[in-house]
This record gives sequence, structure tokens and C-alpha cells, in this order.
Amino acid sequence: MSAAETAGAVISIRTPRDYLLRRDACSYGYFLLAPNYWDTRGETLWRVLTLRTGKAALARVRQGAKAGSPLRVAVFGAAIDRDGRADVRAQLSRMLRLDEDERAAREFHALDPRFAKPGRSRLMRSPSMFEDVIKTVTSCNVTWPSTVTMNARLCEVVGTPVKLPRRLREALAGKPVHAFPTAGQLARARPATLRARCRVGYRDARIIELARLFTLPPSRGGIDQTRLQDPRTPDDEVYKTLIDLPGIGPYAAANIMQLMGRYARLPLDTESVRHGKTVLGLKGSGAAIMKRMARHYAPFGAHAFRSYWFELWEFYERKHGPSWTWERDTTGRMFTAALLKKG
DNA sequence: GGTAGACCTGGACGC
DNA sequence: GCGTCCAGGTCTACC
Repeated sequence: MSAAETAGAVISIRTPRDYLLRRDACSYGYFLLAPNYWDTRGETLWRVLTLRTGKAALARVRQGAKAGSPLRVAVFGAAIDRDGRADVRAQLSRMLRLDEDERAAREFHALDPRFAKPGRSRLMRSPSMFEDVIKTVTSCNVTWPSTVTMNARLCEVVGTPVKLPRRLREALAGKPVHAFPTAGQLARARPATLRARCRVGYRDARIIELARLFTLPPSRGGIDQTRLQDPRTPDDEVYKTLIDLPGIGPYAAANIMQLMGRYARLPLDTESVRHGKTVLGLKGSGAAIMKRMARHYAPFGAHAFRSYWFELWEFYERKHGPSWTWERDTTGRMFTAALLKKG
């Protein structure tokens, strides 16, 4: 029995004319983090989603060879009705930025024509802001392999498992089978569990507090996602809100902002310093290089992060081949400044 | 406002 | 196999 013969539902999702799954899904490191899985052979994205019903479902996302052709999504492990289809579409659309303004992409390419021909403009993210925030926290003050481990353990220990019949489970062996924890699940988790079983270290209490803030309504001190995601809310206001959250500093706040589609600020870290030194030829202390990098990308204005990021991404691809060929357990674990210096 | 040190984990390295 | 060192952003105390 093949997986194709056992899908519960098949959904078609229209894409923008320039959309290319392998390039646009494999455009940011999160495509290597659970519960995402990129199958390099089939050029297929697998992702466990938590549906509004609370059930977990495994989605298999494919696209024909031509850019702009629709995504074909097969859903395993949960019955999908009309509302369920809309739910899957909405989550994948956010994750793959299918709803991103095409005019903004054209504006970016006009400012930075290097990425017009390869068609780069979209950065992969998570189906929810909450997951983006927690993934960002798990990427702070650790090397990339630890981030990979933390996300895998959070899903396995706290996330909802996909319920699959035995024959189907066998057919899908090797694919992710636990969803990313919801804010409610993480808010109820014990710090000791996160520390000991998910290997999150001192981030335990901060993750739980962040999750709690995502479960509360704004009127009771919770995070006002509607206001933060409203394009009319100024960047400075969003930054100030984010940086006041536990575990979120200047790097994390700027990274969450780019994940929200606000690209003017640069999340600068040690990897940025390496890039500034080796690719841009900047000199000085780490702090001095960061200041110079901010000035270097300032002409790209509202698209500064995209210019920086795709420049960095193409540097990785020159070293290791196209991102859609990176195996999760080999090349996909290499992305730290120290390892890249050696590479 | 700037700086130093603690926070944890996992990998590299030397013995 | 064991111990030590180091990388990695945030937070707090202190100047």
C-alpha cells in the first residue's frame, strides 16, 4: 500500500505566478526543524498541522515542475471536512507566504535586482506566530544542532501525535508524526519536563511564560496578535512590545519581525558578523561590524532583511548546493558560524 | 548607556 | 571515557 493510496483528503491550493515550492519552502532554516520535513528525493514538504478541532494531521505538499502551478496537498491521519480544508489552506498559506503582496516582491527586486532572476522574495515561516516565537527562542544562544534537537523534542514530548492506522504508519515511516505544541500545551508543561526531556535548558520558564501570554486575551495582559500583525502598527511599536517579552532580546525581536513580514530591521548575530567579515570584507569588533552591517543594508529600506538573508543563503548554497538538496541530518545540521568557517 | 558574568547544552579537543 | 573549553543571545547587577 503506498502513501498515495491512503491519503484522507487531497486539497489543491493556488499559488502566485512565480511560486516555486522547492526554492520558496527551502528558503529559511525552519524548513529543517520539526515538525517540518523536506524530502529531497521527492521534493516534497511534509508537515504536521494542529487542526482547529485539536487533532493533528500530516500534510504532504507537492507542486508540479512549473512555477506557479498549484500545490497538491494530501492529508493523512484526520478526517477533513469543508472547514478542515479551509484550515489546512490557511495554515499552509501563512507558512509558505502564498498571500504575500506581489507588489512588495516587485519593489524588493527593483531595489535589489540580484534576486529578480532567481525569483527569491519569500521566506518560509511557521503556520502560527506562536511557533515562530518559540522557534526563535530555541535558536538563541545555541548552535544550530541544539535548535534542531529542541524542536524535535518539543514536538515528541509535548505535541499532539497524529493518529494513524498501523498500515498507514508503516507506509509513512520516517515522516514527522507529532505536531508542534500549542500555546495551551506549553503553558501547562512543567519546567522540569522541558529542561530534562526537551533539552531547552534555562529557556524552560521563559517558554512557559511566553506560551501563557499567547493563551491570555489582550485585556488580561496577553499578546495582542491582531495589533502586532496589523500592517498599520508601526515597526517601532511592534519591536517595543516584542523586546519586553521574556527571552526576547534585540536579535530575537528583529527575527520575529522578519517572520511577520516586517523586513526593515536586521536580526544580527554571530553568523552575521562572520558574513560581514568574510563576504563583505568588514573589519573591527563584533559590535562594530554589526553597526556597519546595519548601515550597509540601510539603502534597501523596508526590504533590508531580504537583501541580507538571500545574500547569506546564496553563500550557503555556493558551499553546499541548492537548499532543496540539503539532507536534514547531514548538511542541514551544519549551519553555525564555527562550522562554516571550517567549511 | 555600557559592560561583565551567569545561564545551559552539546560538540571539539586533549589526555 | 573523562574532564575542560568554547559557542551561542538574553538577563541582571553594577558602574
